Amino acid sequence: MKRNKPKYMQIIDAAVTVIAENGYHAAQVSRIAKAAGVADGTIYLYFKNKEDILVSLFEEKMGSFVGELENKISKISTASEKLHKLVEMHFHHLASDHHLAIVTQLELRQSNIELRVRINGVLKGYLAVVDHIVKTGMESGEFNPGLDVRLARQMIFGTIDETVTSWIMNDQKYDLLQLVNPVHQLLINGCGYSQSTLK
Amino acid sequence: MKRNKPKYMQIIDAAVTVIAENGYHAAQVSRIAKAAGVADGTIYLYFKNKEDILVSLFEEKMGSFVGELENKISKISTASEKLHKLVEMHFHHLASDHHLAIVTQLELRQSNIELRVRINGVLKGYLAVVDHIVKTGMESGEFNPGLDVRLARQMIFGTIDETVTSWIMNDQKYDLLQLVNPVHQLLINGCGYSQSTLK
Amino acid sequence: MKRNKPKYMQIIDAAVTVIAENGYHAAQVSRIAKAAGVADGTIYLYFKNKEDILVSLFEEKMGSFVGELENKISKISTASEKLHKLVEMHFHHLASDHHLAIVTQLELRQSNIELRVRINGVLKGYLAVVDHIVKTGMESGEFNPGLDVRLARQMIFGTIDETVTSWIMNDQKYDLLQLVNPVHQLLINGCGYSQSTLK
Amino acid sequence: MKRNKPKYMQIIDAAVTVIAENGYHAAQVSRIAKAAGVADGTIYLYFKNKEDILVSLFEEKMGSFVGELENKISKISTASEKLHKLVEMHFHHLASDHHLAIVTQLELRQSNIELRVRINGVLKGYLAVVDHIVKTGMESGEFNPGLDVRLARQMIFGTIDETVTSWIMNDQKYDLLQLVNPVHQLLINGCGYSQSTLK
DNA sequence: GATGAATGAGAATTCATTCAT
DNA sequence: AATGAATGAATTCTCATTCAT
Repeated sequence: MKRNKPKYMQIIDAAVTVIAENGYHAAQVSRIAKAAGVADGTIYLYFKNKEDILVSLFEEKMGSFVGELENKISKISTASEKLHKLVEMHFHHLASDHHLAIVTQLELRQSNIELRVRINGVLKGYLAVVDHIVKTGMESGEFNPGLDVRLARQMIFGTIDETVTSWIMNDQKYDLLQLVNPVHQLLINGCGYSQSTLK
Repeated sequence: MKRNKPKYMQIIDAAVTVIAENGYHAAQVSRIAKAAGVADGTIYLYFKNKEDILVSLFEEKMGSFVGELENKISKISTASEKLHKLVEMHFHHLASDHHLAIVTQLELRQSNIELRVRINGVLKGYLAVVDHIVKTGMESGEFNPGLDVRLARQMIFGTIDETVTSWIMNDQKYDLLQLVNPVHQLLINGCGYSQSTLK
Repeated sequence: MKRNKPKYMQIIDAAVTVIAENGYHAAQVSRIAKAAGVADGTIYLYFKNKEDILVSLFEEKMGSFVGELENKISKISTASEKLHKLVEMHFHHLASDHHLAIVTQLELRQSNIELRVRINGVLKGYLAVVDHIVKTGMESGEFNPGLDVRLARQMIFGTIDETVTSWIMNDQKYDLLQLVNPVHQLLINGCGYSQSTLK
Repeated sequence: MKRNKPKYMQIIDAAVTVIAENGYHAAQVSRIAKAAGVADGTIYLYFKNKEDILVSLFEEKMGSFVGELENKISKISTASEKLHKLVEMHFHHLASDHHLAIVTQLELRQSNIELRVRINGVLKGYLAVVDHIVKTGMESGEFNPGLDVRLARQMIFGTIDETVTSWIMNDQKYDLLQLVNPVHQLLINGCGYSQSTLK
């Protein structure tokens, strides 16, 4: 397993730092190698090509996060609380690693479309968790059973993602974690029974 | 005024097509020039550099759209209906120009951060419209007066944007306009009184 | 006659200024045109191409100077005094027009070899004056009759030219005219009877 | 040390040939690379840019020459003989490498002013040797003790340089080394006691 | 496994010159 | 004569990737 070899994670971590500090275009392979303390050629013993570093970076950082997410959320019963945990963990994950936040919200999106398709593959796991929460809520009656799951997922992911991106674009000058409750409330409302229905 | 010169719009339109069909990086300036029916050098009479084509393209296409948006929405009285019009116009704008949709949702985001800052400048106008709708709704009692306007805006924009991006990533294989109503409903719910409040 | 048309000299003068202030490579035809207050295309009504501006510039500024030189020097009888006048006029000519001095000593030499051959053509007139002085001195017995005229000319021109170039490279921070006498003395010595001969 | 790497000198030598035969502007980097038997990109492992090749070329070829010059001249006692050696070595150096002569007398001067400042840095060493000779002669009584050292240096360098340039401009059709004695005589005279003083 | 010197494809941009008005 | 918008050829340099050691 690649990831058990020390240089693998060394390169990944160097890539996060170099990309965050210099931007995607200035993140030459040779710079990442230097930051990782390995030779340029060594990179190619662990990664197929430059794009592969990026995808792997996302897979490692996001993959383990999704694992944790699934684990924590499975232990919670209500959809609303699950969603609260999702928002909290998402915000906490990125607020606690500014370099990673910059890379995922800004730099990784400068990649070409082909790469973004692969990144979307990684996102699938995350989105499956969201779908699961939505369905749980619909079944339990917490959410409107008439919801379009895909749209609900897009609202949840779009809202969370946009909130993080705005926070990054504003130089992280406020506390992202303080937005967990209000964002959660917006999403719960969105997924809930429409007002008119209630009347 | 640049945009009164026919070649300016000619180049913009050629750029939309060439970039949508080939991707930003494969869209060589010479290809755009050829598609526009002008010489390579002519591009540089109208645009500072290749990036400037991209930003200008967004400014032109988005700027006029925001103008229309403001106009139409100002004629509507309720926040809910304003928001419905926004979603509808946004989806219609991009659904009716597939090339433009690809460029705005995918290609434009490959630009570097400096460029993205300029793009955000253009987005300001759009977001101001969203803010206006949210405030209108809060004042009229349609929306929860306790809303955080910035968060509400991020939910609205994030949801709409993510919906369009998903549609593009799925090769536009369904009808985006059919999503106007459900998306609108999600957003209205999100901005409305929380269920618990109502009880 | 081209040079009687006002725009001809207007362009020449603009070229001297633009080249002196911006350097040879930044002296685009369009900049010269702008400085001269004419359209780019107008340049080509008076000059065959960009190089032609440079050669013409040198011809005009140097040609008239050589005319004056011949005139003044013909009125002087001794070779030594003629040479003194030459050095004085040369230094005075360039010290009184800093822009021209920069152009002739630095910028004009960045031209390609073909152009430099043409410039040498212009220099012929100047060098003929020098040759004439040397021959006069050899005939009158002021100078060593065994001189190689070509070498004497190269010493005279080389010394004067190097002195002016050094003055320019040192930002013209001393008075060039104060060097007339010592430079003249060096040249007179060089052309005179060798010391050993005298003994 | 760059210059110990074989490719460094390989590229320098290729550059001398290519620039001499084609002129500086026609000497594309790819042509120099081809002549040196390396890839285009390899040039940039050894040189910052195209101009850097030119300056480095001059530094290498002129630097070692100045070293030799200092060495040989230090072993000679009289200023007159030192000067004779200087002229002889200078003429011999360029007469024995026609390509180098063309590059230093013609092509190197097409460089821009910034570059010429760097070239002047290299020339400093040469001019220091000249200054040393002049001072030696003034102290020993061979030269006029009233000489202005800077002017004497300008005469010596200007005369030698102009002589070589003329030789190049005349397609090297005569033997430069035959001019060593007469040029030396001119310079010795120039630096000697003025005739009037002797009377 | 590790190195890092060497490779070479690939594209944006400038600016002298033209010519329809 | 004068204009100035349009032309398009031409070249440096970067950087992901390879492979001999």
